[in-house]
Amino acid sequence: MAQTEGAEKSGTRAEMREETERAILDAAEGIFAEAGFGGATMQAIADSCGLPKANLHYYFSSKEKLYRRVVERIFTVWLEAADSFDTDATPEVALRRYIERKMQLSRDYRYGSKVWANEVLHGAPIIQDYLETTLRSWTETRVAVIRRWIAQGAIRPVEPRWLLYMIWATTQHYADFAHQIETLNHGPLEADQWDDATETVCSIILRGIGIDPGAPA
Amino acid sequence: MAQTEGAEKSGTRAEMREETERAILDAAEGIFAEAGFGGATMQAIADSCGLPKANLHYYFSSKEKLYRRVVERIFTVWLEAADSFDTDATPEVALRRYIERKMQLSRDYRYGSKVWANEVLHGAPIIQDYLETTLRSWTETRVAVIRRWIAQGAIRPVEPRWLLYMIWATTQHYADFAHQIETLNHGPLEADQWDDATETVCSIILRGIGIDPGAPA
DNA sequence: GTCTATAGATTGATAGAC
DNA sequence: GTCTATCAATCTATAGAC
Repeated sequence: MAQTEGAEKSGTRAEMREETERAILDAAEGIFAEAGFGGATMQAIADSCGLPKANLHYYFSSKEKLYRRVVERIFTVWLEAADSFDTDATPEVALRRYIERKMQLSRDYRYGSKVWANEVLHGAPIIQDYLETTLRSWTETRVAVIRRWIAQGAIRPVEPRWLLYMIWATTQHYADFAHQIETLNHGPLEADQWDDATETVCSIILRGIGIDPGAPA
Repeated sequence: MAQTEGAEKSGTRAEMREETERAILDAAEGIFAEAGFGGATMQAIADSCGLPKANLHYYFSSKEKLYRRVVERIFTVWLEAADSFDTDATPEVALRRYIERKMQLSRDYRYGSKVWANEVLHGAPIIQDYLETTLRSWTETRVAVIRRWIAQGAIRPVEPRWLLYMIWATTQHYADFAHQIETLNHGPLEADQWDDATETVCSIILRGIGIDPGAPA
């Protein structure tokens, strides 16, 4: 019974450690998103999760290692969403599902998206290896699928990369530029605005590549 | 003849001052873009333009004032580009010209776009007033024009804001996420890739809102 | 494992010679 | 106007009591 109990529900030592780590990672994600790596301070992260600054260094040896863990967690979430791009489905189903999932991600994980944007904006000093391995191979498989659709005459001939960039850019814009959007909107987007925006993005892109989209799923 | 001459061409005192200020602003734009406000240091900016750190404080009293000047300069460039959205032209001409200009901006002023993205990402602490005044009124006039097009049956009915966000997101992505794009591309985009990307963005968006686009201008 | 106190390094900003 | 030297504040990281 040497361990301090804190406010969290008690559990095994491993569970408590995991809980504390997650609390720190959540706080760090928010601070890194709003201030960038350079602008964020360990003190601000500590305050955000109600822990002394020294505890952060106990769980994550350095600011850079903590940041790396934050970015890795975000990449994992992104990868799971990326799987919603079903390479066996029709173009309409595959793209619609992927876009809808990406829009949902922008809505639910705004800070994660912002941290990722920040990282790429600054030349990806931490995640360059992910870009060159995981992201590149994911992209190449999808490029191949889109080329097949084009060869089959299912969609108009467009360079697949420009299409993917368009989907990434448009969906992530709703997270990364949320502040600008909310300023122009005089407040956060309502649920029906999110739905309408999602449907508009889907329909413009699908029509744009020659598909006449049916009703949303 | 008390003034030091330096490497620049000599001129009036005012011209020299302007020249030095611009050199500092150029350097600052690059450093702020790559590191963010918090990550950038006056030393790094000074090194980048080959001046002692103290000189930066002589021309711009503080880091924040220098940053503000950088952001203001970028906003001016953005505004000039925004004028290419001709409210008297047909939807096809107006949108195509606007998209082409925005893509050109992403290519020519990558760092400016990155600084802007950084600023909005972090909640626009410096430029909030621009968002609420200039950007908001520009947007409202364009929203009105797009609604008129819809009423005339010239384009499909879509919420004008989502369409504008799509154009902003997609075009700016080529600057803000240039590092990711270049990693996937195994190098910078070639001239013909820029042209193809621009044409693809135009054609998808125009077809997406119900316009059958002709040949590019 | 948790917390206080502090070391060690860096940074924005300024003083003052030239 | 330019530059060197330096101050005062801040930050990452750690030492050491509990």
